[in-house]
Amino acid sequence: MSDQAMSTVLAILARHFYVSPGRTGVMSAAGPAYRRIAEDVRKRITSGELPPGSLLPTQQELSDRYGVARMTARQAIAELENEGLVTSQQGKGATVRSRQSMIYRPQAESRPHPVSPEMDRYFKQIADEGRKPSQTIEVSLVEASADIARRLEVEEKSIVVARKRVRFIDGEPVNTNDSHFPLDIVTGSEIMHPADIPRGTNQALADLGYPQARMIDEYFIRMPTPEEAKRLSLGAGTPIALHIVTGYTQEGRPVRCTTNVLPGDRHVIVYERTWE
Amino acid sequence: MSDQAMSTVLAILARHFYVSPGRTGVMSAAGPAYRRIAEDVRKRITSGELPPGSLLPTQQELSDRYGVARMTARQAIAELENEGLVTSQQGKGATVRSRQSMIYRPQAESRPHPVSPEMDRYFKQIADEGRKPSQTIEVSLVEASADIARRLEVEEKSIVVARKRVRFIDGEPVNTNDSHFPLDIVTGSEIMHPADIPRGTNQALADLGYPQARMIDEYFIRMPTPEEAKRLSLGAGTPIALHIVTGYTQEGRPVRCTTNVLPGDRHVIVYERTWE
DNA sequence: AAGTGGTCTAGACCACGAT
DNA sequence: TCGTGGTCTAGACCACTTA
Repeated sequence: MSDQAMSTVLAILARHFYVSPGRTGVMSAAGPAYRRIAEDVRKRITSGELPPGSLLPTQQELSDRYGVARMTARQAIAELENEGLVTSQQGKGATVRSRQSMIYRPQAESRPHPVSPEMDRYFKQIADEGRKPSQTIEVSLVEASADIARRLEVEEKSIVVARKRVRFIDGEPVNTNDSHFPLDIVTGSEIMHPADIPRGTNQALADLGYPQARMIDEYFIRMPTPEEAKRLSLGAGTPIALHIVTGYTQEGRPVRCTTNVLPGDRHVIVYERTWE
Repeated sequence: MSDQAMSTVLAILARHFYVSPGRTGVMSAAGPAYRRIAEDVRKRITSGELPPGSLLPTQQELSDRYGVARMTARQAIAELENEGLVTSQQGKGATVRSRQSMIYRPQAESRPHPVSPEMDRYFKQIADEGRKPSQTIEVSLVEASADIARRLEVEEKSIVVARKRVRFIDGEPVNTNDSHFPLDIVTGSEIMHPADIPRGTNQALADLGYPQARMIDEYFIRMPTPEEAKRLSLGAGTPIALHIVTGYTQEGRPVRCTTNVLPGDRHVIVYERTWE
């Protein structure tokens, strides 16, 4: 029997039984080899044996250890990557991902400070300590996409003002914030200048005679498009929340539609509700 | 030169140039082959040429078409799967995923009906038409996990009441809803019976003398654990939102902590805000 | 230079779905 | 039965990081 044929036979056996010739670990019984290897490593991560930041076994070590080809060991690591548990880098190895999230609080626009003592405590538990925020701003005239047009109640492909921001903390991109306004109400105003507006665009909009009385928040949870991944330097296995805010005047006219892209590994979204 | 060596040479060339011997398509220039193939197919999907539900080219077709090994074509499809764009099934092929979402409205607990005309319109645009909801309920005494214990302000591993539900629409699992209560306040009450409480557990809690005055909503966006994926029949490339609600009495005592798992491909989360 | 992960191949067999 | 995707191998070369 040739080596090739022999190893094929062994592979078939390994798919149904797990024999451990002098190896120390115990592998779960069911499923393909790569999945069982992934499960083993996953357990070592969630149990804390492999803490965030630590190096995983190399692909070579795993393939020796479990008696599989490197490609199979690689597939196990890939599964963990797609779950967002680990990241790997050429030349370095795979490391357990650590996630520290900033608090994303949409209500901060209308409630600068937490209302209830519970919320206050929450903020003390998770504080942004000494991290330096920065942002880029870019203003342009664009054709309204179908999503924007429907929410602003304008014709698709009509011209609207887009004010696009990327927010950074300590130089790392954290999220994007793209606001869209009907052309007629912001033309010539400061909103069209690509500079920070310290009092906020909502206040600027109010000063123009369009105060927002109501808002609708929508959240879509999905994987990023390649463009979004690039803009935010997202690794594989990082989902995002697409947060769309539509602001209406008291009369019911939509005057603002903002789309925020929030990488899941960098945010926790928080709302506070009081019973009415 | 052996066939093996020859194809290795061709592979190296293909990595740097794209030559199309009698083929019709145009491939993008940069990156590894599998990524360029994925990009081509992705464009055909987003452009509408491959509508939701339609079959993708088979792995064999792609490998012929682009002159790569089937494993490489396979990797391209895998990339699209991890983006949540397609699903593939053994024996059938890969199909473009279609996503229709139900509206998830946390505020429905306190605001059964939309407050503003804008919201009303929103609901008319996306209505659940003739879909049949059902659920399973399971009540048990469990040790509080660290996450639950912290929010309910009890000792970790102390005993709490867990009321676990899986909600279905037309027989398909849609989301899970696991409520946790301090043992002492619900012992012997109807909350411990695994049956539906038509007026809601919040009202039942109020009737026990613990009306909730405030709530904190938290959302974590991540890929599902294998257990969550199994419980909700999630395919690869489907992220989830973990929605945690903590309810407090007027005095500030936490009396309820609910964790909801919301698959991203089945929900859009909606809030309504009015300016104060 | 050595070691790591990234990509790719040619070929094999299995599991599943349609015919 | 046939065609599909799913898994796996043994080996190759590239790209990157570290020493």
